[in-house]
Amino acid sequence: MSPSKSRTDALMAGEELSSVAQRERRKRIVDATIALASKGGFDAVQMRAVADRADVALGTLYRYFPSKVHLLVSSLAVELERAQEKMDRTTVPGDSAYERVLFVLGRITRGLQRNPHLTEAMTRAFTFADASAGAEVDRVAWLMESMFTKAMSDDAPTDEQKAIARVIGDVWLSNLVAWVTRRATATDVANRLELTVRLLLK
Amino acid sequence: MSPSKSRTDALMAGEELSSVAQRERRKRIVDATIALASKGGFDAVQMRAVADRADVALGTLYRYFPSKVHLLVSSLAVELERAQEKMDRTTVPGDSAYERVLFVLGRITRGLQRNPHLTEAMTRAFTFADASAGAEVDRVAWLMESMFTKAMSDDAPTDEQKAIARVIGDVWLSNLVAWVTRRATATDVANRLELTVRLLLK
DNA sequence: GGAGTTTATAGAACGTGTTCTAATTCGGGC
DNA sequence: GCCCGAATTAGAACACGTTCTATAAACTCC
Repeated sequence: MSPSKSRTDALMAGEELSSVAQRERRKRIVDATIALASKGGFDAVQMRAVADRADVALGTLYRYFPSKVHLLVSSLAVELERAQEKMDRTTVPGDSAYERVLFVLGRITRGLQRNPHLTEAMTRAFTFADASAGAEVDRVAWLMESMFTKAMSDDAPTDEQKAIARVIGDVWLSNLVAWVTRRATATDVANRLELTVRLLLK
Repeated sequence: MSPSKSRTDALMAGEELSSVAQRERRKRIVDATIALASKGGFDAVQMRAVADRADVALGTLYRYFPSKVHLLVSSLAVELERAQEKMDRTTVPGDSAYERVLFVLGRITRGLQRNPHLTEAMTRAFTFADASAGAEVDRVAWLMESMFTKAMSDDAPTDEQKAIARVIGDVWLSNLVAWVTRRATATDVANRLELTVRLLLK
């Protein structure tokens, strides 16, 4: 009983999956999720459809991800990690924190805006998540925060830098949601982010 | 046809309801929503339960509010208006924008935290809202923004003040959500708000 | 006060997230 | 090779948001 439980937890965390087959199943599921979300957004990510496309039974899908929100937030984490890796491989221009943060923000924002449906699906899942998905949400929040602290300086971030990064993350997410729900244009978003970063870092 | 349509729109906006009976129905619905949300949060606000409690048919409920999200966001607007009126009747202490904004923030936040389930229901609906509820969401966003600009100064707000108010609103909401989903304690929230307002207004 | 229109009601019906069941397959230890 | 517990499968079942249908009540205009 106890070993089974710990293995199940590992499924959710996505690390240390016992077998190759399981790692592959998990990847197929996340891929299917991203594909469906890219095509039709949050509503198109239907659990039966994800299971079909990933060639997995519905019950298995739920064994790997206990809810649609867990599934989408975990996929968001995967995507952010990819973005972060890409960012790590590029040298961020600008000789002030202000300029570098704006560069990073602009680049990721434009990246997300290139895939509106996917962005809609993930941001809505993220903000709708309840307590049961706390771990996944925290992971994403941490990825966002570190994305911005890295842009501010190469050294370990100070508390104030962390606070600033968090505020930027909050504003970023809120604007992304406004854009996704068509309450703000891409220009609105860019302006507000610029203004926010200016208030905080200049 | 055309007069009927415009009357239906009025139902959603909540203004100019044709008859007394309709105004009363609408009020019963919002009251039922708030009562159910206060008791069990977002999940407890079930459309059949709201209809029952408001003594209204399910179809009627949907005629007044086209979705659960519309219903909850409209109720949030009602609650924020109440809070705003209360705030208008008290003199906000503090001789800097920083102090006054913090006072307002702290007071409203503590007010919401006194009713965790209601807060959970409303914030989750607000952040989950899709494009179809854009008008209701904008209204709430505007209420929040003006709440903070009023605290900053009695005069008409400058663009910078509006921008600051918006940032504060974003951070406030995000922290409220974190608290509601138990990813942050009340102390965390208070600290982060204090820090944010300090960064922006000091 | 009656015809026509709009609104409300009761309840069935439908879609999708989630859970449950029974049968099957897989993988590791003998 | 065989056994056992765990993982997977197919599919039924259930819950709740939403839509639809048929009927009744309320309102409007003459």
